[in-house]
Amino acid sequence: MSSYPFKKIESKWQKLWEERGDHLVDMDATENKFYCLNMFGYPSGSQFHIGHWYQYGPADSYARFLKMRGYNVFQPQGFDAFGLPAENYAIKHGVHPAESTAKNIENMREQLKRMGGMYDWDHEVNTSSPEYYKWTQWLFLQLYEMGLAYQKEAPVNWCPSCVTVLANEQVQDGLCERCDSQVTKRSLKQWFFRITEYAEELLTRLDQLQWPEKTKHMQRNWIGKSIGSSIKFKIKEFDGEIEVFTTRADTLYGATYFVLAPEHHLVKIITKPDRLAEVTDYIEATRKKTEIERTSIDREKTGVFTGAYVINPLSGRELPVWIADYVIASYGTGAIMAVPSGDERDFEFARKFDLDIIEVVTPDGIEQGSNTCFTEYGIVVNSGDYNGMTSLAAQEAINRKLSEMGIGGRKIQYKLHDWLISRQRYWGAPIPVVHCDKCGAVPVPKKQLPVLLPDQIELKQTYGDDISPLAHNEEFMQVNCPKCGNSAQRDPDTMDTFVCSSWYYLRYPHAKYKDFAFDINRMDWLPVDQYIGGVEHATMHLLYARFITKALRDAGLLKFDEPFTKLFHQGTITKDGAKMSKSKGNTVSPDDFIEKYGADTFRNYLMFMGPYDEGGDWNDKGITGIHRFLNKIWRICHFSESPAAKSDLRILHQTIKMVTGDLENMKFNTAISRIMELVNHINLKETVDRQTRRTLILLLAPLAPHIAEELWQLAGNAQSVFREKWPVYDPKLAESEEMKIALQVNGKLRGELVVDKTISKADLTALAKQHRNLSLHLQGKEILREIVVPGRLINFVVR
RNA sequence: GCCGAGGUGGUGAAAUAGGUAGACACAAGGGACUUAAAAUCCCUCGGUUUUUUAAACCGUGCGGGUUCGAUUCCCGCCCUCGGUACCA
Repeated sequence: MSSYPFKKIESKWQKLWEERGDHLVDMDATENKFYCLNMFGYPSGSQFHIGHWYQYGPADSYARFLKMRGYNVFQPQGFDAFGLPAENYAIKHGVHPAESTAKNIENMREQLKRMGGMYDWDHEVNTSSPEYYKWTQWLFLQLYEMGLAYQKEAPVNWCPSCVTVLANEQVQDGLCERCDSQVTKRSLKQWFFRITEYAEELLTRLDQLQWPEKTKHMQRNWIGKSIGSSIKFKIKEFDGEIEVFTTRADTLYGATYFVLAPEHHLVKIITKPDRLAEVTDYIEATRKKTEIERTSIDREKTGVFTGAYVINPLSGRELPVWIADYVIASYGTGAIMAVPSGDERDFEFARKFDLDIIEVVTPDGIEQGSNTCFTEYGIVVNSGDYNGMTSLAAQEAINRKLSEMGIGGRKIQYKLHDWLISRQRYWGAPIPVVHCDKCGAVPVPKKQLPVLLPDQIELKQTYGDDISPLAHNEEFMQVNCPKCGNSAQRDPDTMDTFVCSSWYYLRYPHAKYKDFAFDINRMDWLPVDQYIGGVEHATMHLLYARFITKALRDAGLLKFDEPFTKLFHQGTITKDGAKMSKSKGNTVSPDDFIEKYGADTFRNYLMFMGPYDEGGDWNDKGITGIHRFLNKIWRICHFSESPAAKSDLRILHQTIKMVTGDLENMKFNTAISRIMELVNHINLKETVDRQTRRTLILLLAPLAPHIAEELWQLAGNAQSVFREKWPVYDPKLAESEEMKIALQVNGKLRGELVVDKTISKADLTALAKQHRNLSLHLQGKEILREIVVPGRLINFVVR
């Protein structure tokens, strides 16, 4: 295929843009500011894959479009450079993570330039640089001061392959989000961020965000608010009580037994001596299970009796206390009152272990017999004073009673857990805390930041005792306590990389600012106007960044509530309908195609394949269509000039209208097809008028920046096409004097008519009746109705 | 299981305040130009039928419904893809 000289053109303009500083943003001009942010990437050593191109290419086209529309667009790039892959690479190949990361960043930056991205590299951010992680550590201390960072011993998710703990959000289907290993539970003392403090605001503020509904929905579910009751049960023959959470206080009289999670702290205290061996065995067996085994839904229920009893506060009934792993330690209080007649799981358990079943809610107030399970709301029975009430009324009444008795009442419970941020790995920001025998955990004074990550480190897959690599670095670990001055130890863990990425959007506008994480006197660029990235971060990064924003707002440092005003998720590019993956061997290497067709063609094919939020299916042949299209543009821009006919202007202005609307909504696929129609029209004519050519180049510019710049220059323009104004369509010119009317009989198409736009309804009807084919269908029929849809169709209803 | 999104030609897809289904492109077939190829240009391209210069019937996952008219709205299914997973 012979082509326009794309290689020459693309390298020419990439060089020129950089030399002239075309992509550097005047940060003082904030009146038309538009902060357009792409989720930054992990610096990988390999070449850009399709996913990178698909995230960054169309997003860049959107940014360029906005720039031409008169916005001062700030589109920075940076690198989420801390993290496991570099460390694992170091273990395997002996290359220090700092070294491989620096090399990878270099590689990635080059590829982003080769794509033709309009990035302001003066604001690059690298989360692994001390200048950056100093402020990540500052963030930790800030949260610590606010009581939002705390340390606790808790059963946490442990990935044996990554040799580290994981946040709840990083466990998917019981597997490690990163390496797919089965996650187990371990009890460790770890640092947490108190994201639950913000659960309610994180939930309610979602309503105001211009985010995809799907994503908001996922966050809502993840936060998992449920309204119910807290109830304290006295333990029989023991000085103490156990609290439970339930959404069904109306079934309290139906509680016939009680279950604690195996990890519940009271289990070992209340278990009767004769049951202790069995209970201990069960706990041990549970601990050994993976998350997958524990949560598999069709597993038969197991459990053991502790020998202890609690007292139902309203009925006075004694309830045997069991432990069972169907109750999760980490939700609610880790204990439940079990109501077999109102809960499928309790019902199943009661059946298996022959526990009592008492019917307390019925559909209509009539008892069905005691061996059924009815989980819906209804009329309460067998419940003392509450008989005859609806479920809702009973809940309210019982809540009131529990409050009066001082043992419970209404309670709101969230599924969201506090964010576990400690990681037992080397390549991350050290947690700025010193552990002193005398003073306990002491935060490093902010003035002493950064706590530098030591260069000298021996990295191994395991250390036998499963602790952090840094713990083995004496020089790093040994420090004097900032409080008492005695010798103490540093915290050997580093922070989850999601902490680094939770605030990076704040750093970009002030990437080189030395005095603080960001310049609080120059915050006009924030928050982010448009954020673009994958949906896989819905309940991780996007939730964390929202939380950190709110915390910093409450610290008085930010004046806005949400980091990302608008959010867009690009879809996934598939191959033969399947997700691309190395293991399936169905990956497409962009490099071969860029070599053959150029970056402009490649970017445009990705945009043309389908809607940006849905992705598309890659086809090796399909890209030729786009390449032909760009070649055709190259050719028609060299056509001889001729004056524009009225019909030419109409098509031109219709194109402007459609393309503008499509790009506003990131509908790149239809925008391109509109331009194709214009191009096909010009191509047919074999001449082009000056205005059409000029406009065509402008419309093309955001989509195919290199070829557009070249054509713009060839057309005799001295300055960059991206300094030009986006064309505006003229409604009068876009309009046609004629219209095509569909002719129908009983809703079936029988012909069409081209008429003048000003035609009257009567004339149109008369004209339609003369139409040959239509008249045949009207023959011998009685016309009952004539439906005229202006500009569209006329439908005769006949009998 | 529950929640969400989606099922349209050989393929990627357009079009939904209900109004000519398949724009644009790929693939395929035929033709022009050429010694030949590439490139370019033109034509055909959802299915079936017929009296084939044209028309009729069917067709947007399946089955119903509302309507003059349904890819679009309503009800009931089936399938695919995401999210979630004993959440009390």
